[in-house]
Amino acid sequence: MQRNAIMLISRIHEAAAKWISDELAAAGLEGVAPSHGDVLALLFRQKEATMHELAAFARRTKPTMTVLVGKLEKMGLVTRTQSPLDARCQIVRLTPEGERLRPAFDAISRRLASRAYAGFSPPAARRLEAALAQMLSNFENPQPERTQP
Amino acid sequence: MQRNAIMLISRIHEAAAKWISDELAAAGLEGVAPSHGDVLALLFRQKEATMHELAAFARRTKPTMTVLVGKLEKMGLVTRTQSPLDARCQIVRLTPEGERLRPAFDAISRRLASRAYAGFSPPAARRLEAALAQMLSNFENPQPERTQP
DNA sequence: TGACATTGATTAGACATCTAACTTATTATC
DNA sequence: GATAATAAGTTAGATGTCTAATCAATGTCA
Repeated sequence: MQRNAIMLISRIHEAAAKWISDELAAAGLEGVAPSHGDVLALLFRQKEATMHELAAFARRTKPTMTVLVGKLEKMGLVTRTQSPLDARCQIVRLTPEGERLRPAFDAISRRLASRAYAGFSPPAARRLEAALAQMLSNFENPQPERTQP
Repeated sequence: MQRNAIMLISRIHEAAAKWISDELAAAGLEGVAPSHGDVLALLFRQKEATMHELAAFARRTKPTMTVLVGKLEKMGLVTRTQSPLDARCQIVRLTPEGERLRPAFDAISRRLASRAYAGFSPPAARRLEAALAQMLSNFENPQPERTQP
């Protein structure tokens, strides 16, 4: 039984997060963290979202999302308005300034993939992803699953 | 070009960290985070260490290590004494209470590996680790490296 | 030897994140 | 329809983490 994968995963996670932060700063978004990027990513995709949806998408708690959206609002990238249908819900939308970031985000996303998969053939990339999916399910579902050949 | 690996890695990292925290709490170490575990892991291995060594081993900054060791000291698991050879260095050692945790730590470490690698054959585990090592080096060294077949 | 740089560690201040508790609005139940 | 349960969001307080600045001890070199 090997035992290095979790350490490698932890280091890749940290290296990737730092790389993303640096790229965001280079795109003029200093102080924007990857979690903020997740918020914007959902809004690029579907125009508006509630705090609850954003929290689920970014896999963060609601209090965390309150802080994150508050910061993006202060930066002028999103607005927060009460839903007319359900007065409990806050609807978050991109401002025109926020919308303007889309190309930069897409570019960072492409460069991230290109950096991460450098040196991987397509089959090797698929094998890696299948193995990672298996490992994730090992943590999320108690029972072990199918064996990899 | 695929693009899921970073997301999977991020989720595995978080799931593993939560699993470790829960296991530490179940072992009677509530409030002990994985980083504290890294500190103890080095002390199980080499009896004493400076703040600088601990920070390098846990890949955390020195101010962070000041906080982490401060907490472990407050919990009675380690002591901090000034080095007689170099008055700048703080020498961190396990207390007998800290030493007593070793078996529980070893057990958690074994169970972590067993959980992570459930369903992996030894060759599949090796392939995964090789691929992760490649991806990590993609982030740590600018140039792409060897291609995986 | 003495000025300067380097190194180990801490302090200060900031931020993302969490849990617990709370507020307000909607839904369900009797 | 009134009361209880649920849901969305925020506030409060704590923690791990970082960078920048600082302090104290050691090393370097003219």
